[in-house]
Amino acid sequence: MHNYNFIYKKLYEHYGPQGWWPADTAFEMMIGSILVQNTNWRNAEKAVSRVKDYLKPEIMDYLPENELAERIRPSGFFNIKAQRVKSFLEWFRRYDYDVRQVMQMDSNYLRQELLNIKGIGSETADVMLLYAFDKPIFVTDAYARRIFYRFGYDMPETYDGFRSEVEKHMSNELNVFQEYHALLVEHAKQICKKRPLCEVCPLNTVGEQRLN
DNA sequence: CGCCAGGGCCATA
DNA sequence: TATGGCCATGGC
Repeated sequence: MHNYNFIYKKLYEHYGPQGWWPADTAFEMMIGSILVQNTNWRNAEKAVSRVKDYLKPEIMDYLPENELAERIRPSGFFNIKAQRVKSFLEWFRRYDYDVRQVMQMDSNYLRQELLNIKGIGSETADVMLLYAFDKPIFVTDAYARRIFYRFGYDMPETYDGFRSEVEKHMSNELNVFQEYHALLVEHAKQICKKRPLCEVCPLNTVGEQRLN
């Protein structure tokens, strides 16, 4: 009763490779992950494009918070997000803004480091780990929960419990986890519009047991 | 016009 | 631990 691999394959066959995260550098990816919080990607992307001249940590660190906020306005919550970007930079500075240095850290330790930054919660931390620091982990966001729940999975209550449960049954491949999260997000957009059951849903053959 | 999107913090009970 | 309010833009 844990064919997470099977669901992955069905989604992949149907939607194809998603190519997440769309960013030129790891730093850009991490900025994007903060700007996209509770916001659609179009708005976040627009905000990222408005700080294109500042997409190096040592440069953005010198940009005053109020100017940063003004630039990222399209992403919404711009004052709070400017603040969050600043606290992230403050942390990143302690590692010389060096992605490769940070990547050497143990996955769990690094995750805790990120969670200690004000404005970075479990989901933002996980996508950073997955797409910027190349850590093969499963992102257990609301979408993943919703989709698995629909298929009757008996899921652990806690965020970490669910995460390790899925990871236990998956091969530890970075690319697979990167695609899986993207595919679940893509699929979530589709199924919500097609209640109660979508006839072209690639997961229909899995056997949906619960709704909601 | 209202709704919500690739969240997270904080106050309250 | 678990809700509820708050932050705010742009597309539909």
